[in-house]
Amino acid sequence: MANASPMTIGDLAAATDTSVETVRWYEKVKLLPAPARSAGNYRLYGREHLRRLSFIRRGRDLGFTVDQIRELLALADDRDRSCAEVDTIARSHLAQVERKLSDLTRLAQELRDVIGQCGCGSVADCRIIEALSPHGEPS
Amino acid sequence: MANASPMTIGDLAAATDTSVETVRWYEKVKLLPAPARSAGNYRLYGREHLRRLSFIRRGRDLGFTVDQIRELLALADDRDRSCAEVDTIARSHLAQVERKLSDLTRLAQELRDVIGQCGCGSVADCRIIEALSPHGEPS
DNA sequence: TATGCACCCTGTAGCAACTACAGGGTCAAG
DNA sequence: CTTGACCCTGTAGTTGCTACAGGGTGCATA
Repeated sequence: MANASPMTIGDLAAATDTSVETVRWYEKVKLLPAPARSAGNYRLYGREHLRRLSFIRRGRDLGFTVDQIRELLALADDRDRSCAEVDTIARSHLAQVERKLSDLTRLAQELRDVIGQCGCGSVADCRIIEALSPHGEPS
Repeated sequence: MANASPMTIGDLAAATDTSVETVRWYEKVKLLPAPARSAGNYRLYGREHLRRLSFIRRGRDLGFTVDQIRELLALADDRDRSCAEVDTIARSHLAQVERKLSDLTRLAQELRDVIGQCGCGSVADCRIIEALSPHGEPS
């Protein structure tokens, strides 16, 4: 723990598996506070920035939108507040994910059906094209 | 079948469950050919446009990208060609869908785990926030 | 000391696939 | 002849970045 650490943007990016451009973009959209600057105008980050960016990245990995993460960060900063709002955000996100999951499941099955019918003859009697065409209409 | 039909853009949009703006956008990106115009400069569509737009919408519903649909349309127009290319596009799309499906399945489970731990006390000991935070670090 | 190279800066444009105006014109009904 | 629903073009916004262009900085090496 000898890490007194002003990190450059490249260090921070590497530490969080983020691209430098993305870090700058998080600053622009105010997910990440603007850090101090060096004499040569380089951004200098500390442990708190690292913590916050890690939070953001983990949230993104879990599929939260940037707006949801903004809310979560605001809630996390207000430690006396009830956790219920956090729970609400997470649950509504889960509901969305589950909706998308069931859509994709149906979709995959439809695709498998369509593909299964392909005898790979000529396009003229391709079942896939036919399945995409308005139902039953020829040429 | 008394439908000799020049449709307006609104009719076409309604018939395919598409927004008028989207129809115009498909024209701009050359998925849909520019139709004839009325005296008052209104777009006039016929049965072929309806057929093509239905194809496009069905493809989009099945999650094909606009580029993939463009390819599929080109293949469908060339009826002597082998159906193998169509099959390839569909299979690679299915593979993508299945990849996304497994990602989302994992994601949903992680979210359920995180949410399950929430006792809904104060944020200070919120498990959800903790799960998002860099591992094990307090405040 | 020069010079190369990796890194940093700002700002803008692009991606997918639309959506949402603003600021007009057209057309049929009443 | 006016109202209202529709249509036109063109541009900007959405999400979450990514990819430059055209510079400046900082450190090591010759």
